[in-house]
Amino acid sequence: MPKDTFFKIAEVKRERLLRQAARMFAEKGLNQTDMAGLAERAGISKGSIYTYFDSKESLYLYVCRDGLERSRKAIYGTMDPAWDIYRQVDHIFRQGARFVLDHSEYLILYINVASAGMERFSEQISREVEHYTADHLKRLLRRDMAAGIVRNDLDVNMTAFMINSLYIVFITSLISSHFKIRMREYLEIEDDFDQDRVDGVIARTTTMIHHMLHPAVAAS
Amino acid sequence: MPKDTFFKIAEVKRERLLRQAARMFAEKGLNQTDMAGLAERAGISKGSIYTYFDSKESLYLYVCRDGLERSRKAIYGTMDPAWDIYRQVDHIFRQGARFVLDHSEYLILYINVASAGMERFSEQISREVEHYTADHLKRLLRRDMAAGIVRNDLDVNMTAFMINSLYIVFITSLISSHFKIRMREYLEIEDDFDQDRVDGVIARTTTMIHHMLHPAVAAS
Amino acid sequence: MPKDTFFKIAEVKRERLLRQAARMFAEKGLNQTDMAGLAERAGISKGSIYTYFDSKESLYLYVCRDGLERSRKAIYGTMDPAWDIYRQVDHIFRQGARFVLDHSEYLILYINVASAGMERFSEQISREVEHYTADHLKRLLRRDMAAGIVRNDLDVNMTAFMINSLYIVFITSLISSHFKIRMREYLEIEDDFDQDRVDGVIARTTTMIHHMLHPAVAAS
Amino acid sequence: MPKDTFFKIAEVKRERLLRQAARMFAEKGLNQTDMAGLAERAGISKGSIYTYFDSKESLYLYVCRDGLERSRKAIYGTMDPAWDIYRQVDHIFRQGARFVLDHSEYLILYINVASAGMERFSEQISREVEHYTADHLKRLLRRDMAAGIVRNDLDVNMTAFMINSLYIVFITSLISSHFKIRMREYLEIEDDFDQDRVDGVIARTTTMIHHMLHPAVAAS
DNA sequence: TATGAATGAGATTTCATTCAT
DNA sequence: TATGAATGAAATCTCATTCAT
Repeated sequence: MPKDTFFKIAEVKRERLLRQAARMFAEKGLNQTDMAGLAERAGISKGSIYTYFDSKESLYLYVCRDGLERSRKAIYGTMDPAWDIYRQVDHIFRQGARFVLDHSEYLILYINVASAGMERFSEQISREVEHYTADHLKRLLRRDMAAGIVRNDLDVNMTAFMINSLYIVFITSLISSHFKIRMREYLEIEDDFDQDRVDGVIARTTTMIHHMLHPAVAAS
Repeated sequence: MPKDTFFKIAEVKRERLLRQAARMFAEKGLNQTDMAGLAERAGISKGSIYTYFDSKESLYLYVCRDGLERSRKAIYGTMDPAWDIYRQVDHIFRQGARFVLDHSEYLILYINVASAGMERFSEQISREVEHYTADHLKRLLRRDMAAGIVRNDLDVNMTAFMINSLYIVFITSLISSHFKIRMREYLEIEDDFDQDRVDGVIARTTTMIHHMLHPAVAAS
Repeated sequence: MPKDTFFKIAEVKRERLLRQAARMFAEKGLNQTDMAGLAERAGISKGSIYTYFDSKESLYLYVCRDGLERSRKAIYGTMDPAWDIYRQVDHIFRQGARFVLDHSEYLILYINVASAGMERFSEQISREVEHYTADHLKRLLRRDMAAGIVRNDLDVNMTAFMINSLYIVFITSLISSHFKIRMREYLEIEDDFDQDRVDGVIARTTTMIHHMLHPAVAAS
Repeated sequence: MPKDTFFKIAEVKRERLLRQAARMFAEKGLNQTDMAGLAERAGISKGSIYTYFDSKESLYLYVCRDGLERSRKAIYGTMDPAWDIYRQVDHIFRQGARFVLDHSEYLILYINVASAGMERFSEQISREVEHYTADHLKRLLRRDMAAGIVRNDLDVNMTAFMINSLYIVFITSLISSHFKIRMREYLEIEDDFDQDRVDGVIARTTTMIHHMLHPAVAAS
């Protein structure tokens, strides 16, 4: 969606624009982000942005796609496909949390696309984003069912849906103002979330997932 | 947060304004909703809204609070406190789904408050909203642990958090453009979501929750 | 300019409205004074004001006229017509200063009528106000010229004009934000204006006037 | 107080905006001047004004300051510092009258700043404006006292204050609706003020000032 | 290719005045 | 006579986008 010129400029410039755009869009939302302010923060002129992108929305769309691509790489790029589902899920939660704490802007963008008035973006982005993850989880479930380490009476689609739901709410709780408050209310946390707490929540969550999926859960 | 005047006008007028405001805010979001348009849809003048509320934001805040109150009543007002946790959770999912399908606007508002640039609202709303549900679920878990129908090795807070997480993603999937697409992708649904499918997903979910919580789940 | 009803209401109510109106108009100016706020400060309803006056402007005009009448009474009502011009001028300065320090609102209204966009008021008020004072000063000058205590080579009109000019700038300096700053700059005053300083300025001014007018000024 | 952009545009455009702004502000006052109307009269778009100034008030403040600067140049720029105080005062009155008759808008702005609700402007403008004139008059008085052409028993500050007071009332009488009426009432003028009359009033005034200040005025 | 001045539609909010009760 | 809810015109300011340089 960017114009050709965007890929001809110096990489640092390109990266700076993308990063600042992601940050501003995440901080203020699409409508409240003004192109003049963005240009200034990116150290270029308003006019230049329009030589790279057709419109603010076009830039927004690209920034979202780019962010989703980055987060996918951060999580799936470091994962060994040979691991069993439990280890992979654990990895997803851990790497996801790490990525989100480093680059909250991308997750915020993802959440915003689920907001009112954003239908035109979700139509373009949502399916391609979710398909990758959905597909991956489903394959994994089937593979490990066959391997006998996942109960074979589970509804694969539904299970994948639930695992990913827990994942989304969990990482969202690390950054969205509302969901952060919500998590604190549930988990009765007063002070800031430190690494230990995050690890604890992840461990508890993956344990529960293990418990749901494993054929011979019994005691634990 | 409304001015006194608001409670002195005819109830139908008050209700019409609240309903139309909820719908417009849900449809377009806070920023894209214009007061002139809202006034017209509510059948009153722009000026009148300002005799009821100090500002657009003040109206937005009240509409959100009011919507959360309505949804709470719809769900918890029809629930027998004597029911065991499984039946109550099932009731929450079913009544929640029903409410959301009838009044999607209120859930959309809830999601929007989690968006970028909405921190000033989440600060005012989130805790009070989440506290009620969190508290309810935790009490229930403790009561039924004591009653021996919930495993007593569970982390109460964490478990409540996960149940509610599944609930939120589920009802959000019924209405948010993005999450609807996501659910279809996971559950491989092509056509519109009908009542049967919704019931099916609820059944599957509550079964899984039962499985997670019940002491003697063992094999199945 | 008020309607008949205005003179049928209780005097305290009438006075309260006039006083609060004078204060608000003086404090904020005509345009920035809002009828709702005024009604509240006067302890009556907006609607009531419109049963007494046709419009905001009509009220403004009456308040100005009323204030000018009050200031005239305060100054000229306590003056013995038999006094010579020097004593009368001294009296005017002293009583003027006293009145203005007690009721700055009325002088502020007078100054505001000289502002941009106030032509429609000055047309109705200015002549009648200035005529009284001008006439009085001119008569006095002529009388005391005949009595031999004012130089008879003076231009009566011009002299009256100058005496009144000095008076206006002086009392305005006691209350207008700008003219107060101006007086401090000229007289090099750092701290607040106390009664002694005011008296000193008056003495200096009337002495100079005496010097200008008296036939045998010479040394003093 | 303008933004940098304002000084980068063509001078004719800049001057046109300043002139029209001064005229509109003088004609209608700050509040009644609308930015759309001003933009139209200045031949530019509303938006452009906001690329030059942060706000209407910021523009107003600059227009006032600019006007005061222009009037200072018109009066003091053409004055020989070697002249004695009487000639300088005469020059000030004559050049002041000329400037004011050519550019009444600037004096009207000056008067308006002394109005109710304009405190925030007088705080910023008044001292710097009055200081220059006050300082000049005081120096002159001291110099010519030493030279023996001004009585040395005069209170310098007070005398400067009175000379400037007469000056302000005089030029204000040439343009403010109210003060024009007042001057006519005092000087009994029916028809329009022509150049001869203005000259006459100036001559009379400066004569009287000479009379007040000169050591050996005695009889006349 | 880069710039930033110019545009003008559009949004929120205010407030004098009316009028049914 | 008193009230205060209702009105809607009007005003300031924002900002995505264009285009001459």
